[in-house]
Amino acid sequence: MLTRTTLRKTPTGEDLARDAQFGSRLAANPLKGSIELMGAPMRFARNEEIYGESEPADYIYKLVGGTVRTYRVLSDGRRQIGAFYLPGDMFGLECGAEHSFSAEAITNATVLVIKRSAVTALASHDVSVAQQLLAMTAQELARMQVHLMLLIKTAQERVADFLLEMAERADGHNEVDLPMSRQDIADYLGLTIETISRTLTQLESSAAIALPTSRRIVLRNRAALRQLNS
Amino acid sequence: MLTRTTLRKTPTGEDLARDAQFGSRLAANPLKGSIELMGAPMRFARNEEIYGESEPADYIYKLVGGTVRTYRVLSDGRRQIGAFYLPGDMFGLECGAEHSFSAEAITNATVLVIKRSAVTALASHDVSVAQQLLAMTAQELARMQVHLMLLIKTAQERVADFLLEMAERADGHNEVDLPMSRQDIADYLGLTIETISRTLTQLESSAAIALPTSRRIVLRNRAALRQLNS
DNA sequence: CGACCATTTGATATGGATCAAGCGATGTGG
DNA sequence: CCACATCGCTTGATCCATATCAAATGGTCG
Repeated sequence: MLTRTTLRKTPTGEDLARDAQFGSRLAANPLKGSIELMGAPMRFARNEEIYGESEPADYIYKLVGGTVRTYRVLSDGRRQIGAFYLPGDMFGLECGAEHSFSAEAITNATVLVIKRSAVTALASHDVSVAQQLLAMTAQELARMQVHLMLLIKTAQERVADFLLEMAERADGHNEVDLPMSRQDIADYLGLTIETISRTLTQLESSAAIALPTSRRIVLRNRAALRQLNS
Repeated sequence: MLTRTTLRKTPTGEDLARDAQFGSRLAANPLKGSIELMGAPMRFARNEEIYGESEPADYIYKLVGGTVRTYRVLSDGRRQIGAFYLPGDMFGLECGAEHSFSAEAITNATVLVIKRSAVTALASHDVSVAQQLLAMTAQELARMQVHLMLLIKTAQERVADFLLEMAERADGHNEVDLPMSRQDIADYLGLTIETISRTLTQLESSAAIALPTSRRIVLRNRAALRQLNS
């Protein structure tokens, strides 16, 4: 299905300019001081694997630019996307000793790669680092809980929820540029691409959204969308 | 739907004998030393609320005897059960400042109630406590991930998974006594009671399980059940 | 321009929900 | 101790939301 390229170990120089727009988000993150200074920046191409499910979880990651998905596949190929990560987000916490999900770049992405052992060592000295680590894991848990609630809703509710969430995270405005494909959305929401597509056109017909292009979504009536989320 | 009784503040003396069988599980838990010594034992009757979604999360809980469910309801009444807890499990970690789920006793239950502030205070001195707190949260996260994967499977797969999980946790043998109703199972698996019931009878017909009574399940063919879990 | 890939749209199929009885166990009051 | 109400579970009949199968459209890149 998906093309898997091999892992590039060294940062390359391309589209740094495009990523620069996200720099401002860095300041907002809790682990701003010590931890991220330890990170080596690394670049991943579109659809490139960042880590694989069941690889040892030796690193944690902070996304600087681009978009990342984590996912898990059942033996028969069904894929569940666990989360989408945007610049400023940390990921790779979702694990014990091994990663339980895989991570891939959805767009070209720049990531700070941080040695887990270094963080835990730091945490054992610095209480605030330990607290931040806990807070991040708890936040991940909270995200998961919301996701769980999504999966018992109807298709309309899931899609509406998804659009509102993305608009929220992509910084509040009414126009969202989705970095991910319909297939990604479908695998996140537990639906099929056809259902995603149909639901979006329904929402467009009911004037809740507009679709200037397939990836660009304008929220025309947030209240209507919210009403769908029981 | 469910009867909500008021919260009993003081431990009562009944069925302590019945709970005693679970005592052996205590030793296996990571937070065995300092933390649980701080806990005040408390008893809850069947269907009694332990805490409510959106109450301040001032306590964490360790189940000593009985069974507990955590859940969340959508405005229209759909309920999603987040987890079942058995003796030895900790719960109430699934939160920021407020609980994001509610918790109720499924059977009469005995719970150690531990002040969160005390734990975090302890964690700031004792690194190992902080680590255990993180580990428990991470485990909760892992449980959630497995649950998420469940919800994209077919009814048969969900039910089979559930039975295997319960058998595993209720200490490995082939005969399981389910403490929860069909409705609880349904709301955990994102199905209806009718589908749960039908699926169980299917599994019985195919000789994968036996149903001596509706709450007692015998795993006759674990391999067959596992095969259903892609 | 032509090939390819993502998306949309249409027609049909189906798994699980919903609606509706029936049944068996448990408990309660007479 | 029995009649009867209640509750949890099972079973049957039908419906419907979403999946599946199939084709058309549109956008992108060489």
